[in-house]
Parts: sequence; structure tokens; C-alpha cells
Amino acid sequence: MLDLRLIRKDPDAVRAALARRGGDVADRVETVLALDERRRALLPEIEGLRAQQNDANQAIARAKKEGGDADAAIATMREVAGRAKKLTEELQGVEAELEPALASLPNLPDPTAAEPEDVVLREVGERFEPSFEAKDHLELAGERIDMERGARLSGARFAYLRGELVFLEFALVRWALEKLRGHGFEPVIPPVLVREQALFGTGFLPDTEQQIYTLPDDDLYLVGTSEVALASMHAGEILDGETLPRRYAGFSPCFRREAGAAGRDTRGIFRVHQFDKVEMFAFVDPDSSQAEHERLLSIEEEILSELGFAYRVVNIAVNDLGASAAKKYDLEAWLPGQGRYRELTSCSNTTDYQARRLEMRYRPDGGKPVTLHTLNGTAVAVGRTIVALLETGQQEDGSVVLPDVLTGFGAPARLEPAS
RNA sequence: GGAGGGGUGGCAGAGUGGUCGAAUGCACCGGUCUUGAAAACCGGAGUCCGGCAACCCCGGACCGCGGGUUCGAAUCCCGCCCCCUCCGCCA
Repeated sequence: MLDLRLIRKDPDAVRAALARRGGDVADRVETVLALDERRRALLPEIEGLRAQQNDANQAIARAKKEGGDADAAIATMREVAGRAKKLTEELQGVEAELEPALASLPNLPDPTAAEPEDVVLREVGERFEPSFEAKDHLELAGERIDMERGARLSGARFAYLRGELVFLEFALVRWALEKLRGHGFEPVIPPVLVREQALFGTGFLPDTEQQIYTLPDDDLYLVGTSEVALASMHAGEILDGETLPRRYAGFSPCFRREAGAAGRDTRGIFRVHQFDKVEMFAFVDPDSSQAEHERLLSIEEEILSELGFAYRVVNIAVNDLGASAAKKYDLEAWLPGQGRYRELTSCSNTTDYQARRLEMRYRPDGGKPVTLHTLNGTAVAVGRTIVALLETGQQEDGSVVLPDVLTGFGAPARLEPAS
């Protein structure tokens, strides 16, 4: 949600910023402004009538108490109340249009967000380009990633993860959580079934409804990322400024319908309907969010580096940003099996967009409440990380060498060739 | 799934149609007293919207949320959400 005050105060700047996202987004600012103007014309009028009502009400109460005649005051009250009601109904009509119009505006992009196309900021590490012909993750995993039976059970894009790969997943998750704890993140296992409000608040609704699984009988939704649940942890709260920044590391399954992705990444578990993820989430004061964004990025780089991946950092173009993001970095790891860089993690600065929708503020020392900023980033998207680990660690005989950092957390040091 | 109880300010807890944004206690902040502290006493303190140059001030709204009844709703009625107790079921 954008700040209505800002739109009112500097509509040109808001229009210009939104225009960077393309489409007709900037035009919708006009609608908001017009409705806001009508609302602001009605408000003082209604409030004046209310004040009259309050006066009359006291007069009635006094008259009744003293045994006097209240009929005249009641007649006035009745008349004023009638006018107030009419105007109030008009106001409600205006607000019923204003609120969705305002909510439909996406966040203002950060001035440094890339335009008009993605910008590769840097490439790090040496790509693994084997002398032999590289296999992809499915060839390397064999039945340990069981797509066929997954499909039989649940349909396309579902898989059984089997045997050693289960221990690999748990090692990845545990390793990531320990690392994040060291960086000040509190581990959290959140609910993955949420109410509409949480999806609206995080900006996924109304924006990406076609990607979201719904449970209509219960009015619940399956989250596509624990970002939704983590952001909502402090919905409606005023946090003590002393407690910022607050950082959480969520571990949860994620569910995505992948509508519109038909035919893309159909092989293996690179793109599936269900996967597990360790997600970082931060609540910070507005002056700190840019630095926090870089901090999340550096943690993600640390993770990819320690897992032995070559990767590149991409500043995502404004027209590819989700509704809530002001700026987003993707980290793309080199996949030898695909011969290209693919997105493994990302991090976004959502500034005050989600915080305003979820009514989350903090109180600076002794001051008035201030809307805070939120950020999110992937620590480990387990499925894709396993894909990258398999393809990067592959040997000529089809076995896979896994990074040392994980063996201490229960991962096998080496995977046998698929039979 | 069945039956019942309840949601009031940071917390506890009054208030069941009228001058209630709301008693009282605790916690908190400031002051008096004190060498200092405690105690005692005095005072202050919520959030949001609008007006205004303004954190002064003025008006309005907020007693879980949304409707309704009424001249008037924290108080009555309806729907929803949440919490608790008992029974059943259950990883």
C-alpha cells in the first residue's frame, strides 16, 4: 500500500515512479486522487454534523436528568442524524472505491532498480564445465528423485525425494538455520495455511492469485513462501524501536500452482508445485532497509559460495518486480547440466509497502509510531539447491561429491551413481 | 463434531441505553518531599482521521471486527473473528 499522503503531496513523483513499471499503473493514480478529493470534501461536513449531534445529545441527556422537556432537542437530533446518515452513506461509497484503487497500486521502485532490463552486477566463482558430458540432476539422482511415482500420486510437478537425498535436505536446512542464527535470525516454523488477509497484506493478492492454491471450503490459502506468514507475525502491532531490527528464519513447505508455466522446466524438481525453503525475513526502521537489503544479499552470496556454486548477482528490472518489491536481487547459480545460470535465491526490499498493508509500526524512543520496513530473502530453496549440488558435484562416473560444510550436519559426503 | 462461557486502555478490572474515551488498581513518565533512593502526595500519559505552519490547539472516530435498532449504543439485536471450559474424535 502506498502512502496516500505522499500521493496527495507529490502526485507527479508517484506517477513518474510508477510509470517505470510500465502498463497503465501510473494512470490509476488519477482515480485515487479524484476519490481522495471527494472523500476529503465529505469528511469535514460529516464531522461538523457529528459535532452538532454530540451537542444535542448532551442537551437531551441534561434535560432528561433534570426532568425538563427534551422534545425540541430530539427533533433537532433526528433531523441532523438523518443528514449525517445520508452523507455517511455517500462517504462509504467513495471509500469502497478508493480502498481497492489504492491497494491495487504497486510499490514505488527504488531509484537504483534496474531499467529497462535486468543488470548483471557480478559473476562470482569458476563455472564447473566438466571435460566429460555433464548430466542433469535427474540423471544423477535416478530414483532418489522419483518423478514418475510422484506424478502417479499427485500429478505432474510432484516428486518423491528418497533415501540419502532426504538427509541431504535436512543437512541443508539445519546448516542454513545455524548460519542464520549466527546472523541474528530467530528460527521459525510458521503455519502454511493462511487467511486471505495475510496474502493481501504481503501484496500477493490482488496480484498473483493464479499462482495460489486455495481451500475454498475453509477460506484458507496455501502459502507460496513463508514470507507470507513471517511478514504477518507482527500484523497490527506497534513494535518497540529498541527491538529492531527483528530477523526471522522461517522453514516451511511452499506451494505454487505454476499456472502459465506449462512446458517450462518440466524435467525434474527445478520447478515443482511443492518444495521446502528456508526464508529470511527482516523488520527494520526505514533508514536501515537499504543496508539490510545488502546484508541479506551478502548472506545469500555467502551461502552459495560455501556450497561451492559459481553464481551471478542480478539487479531485477522494474517491470519484473512483484507488487510489493521496490528492488530485488536474484542470485543465479551455474547449472552444468543446463549449461546456464538459473535463479536459486533472491532478496527483496519491500520498504513500507507490506508494513502499511499489515499495519505494522514501531515506536522510536519516546516518539510517535512510524511505519516500518520489511525485507525478505531466500536462504535455501531446498529443491533447487539439491539440483545445483548434484550437477555441480558430479563426477565422470556419475557419482556426486557433496560439500564438506554439509557433512557435519548429516549429509553424505558422496552420492553413488544412479543405478 | 456437540454444549457452554468470554473478548473494555500496557496489564488487571468496573461499567448492561444518556454529560463514558471510559471508574479503580498495578506498571510507566514528570514533579514535590529526601543527601540520594524508597514510601507518600500531586500531575501526566492511547491510536487514527480532518483543520492548522505546528509534536500547542480545535473537531471527529475508536470498548474484538462488521452491520442493525434508537434522538442517543461499551451497554440491546444479527453476522463474523478470536480465546477459554466440558464431551466426542485424533497425529
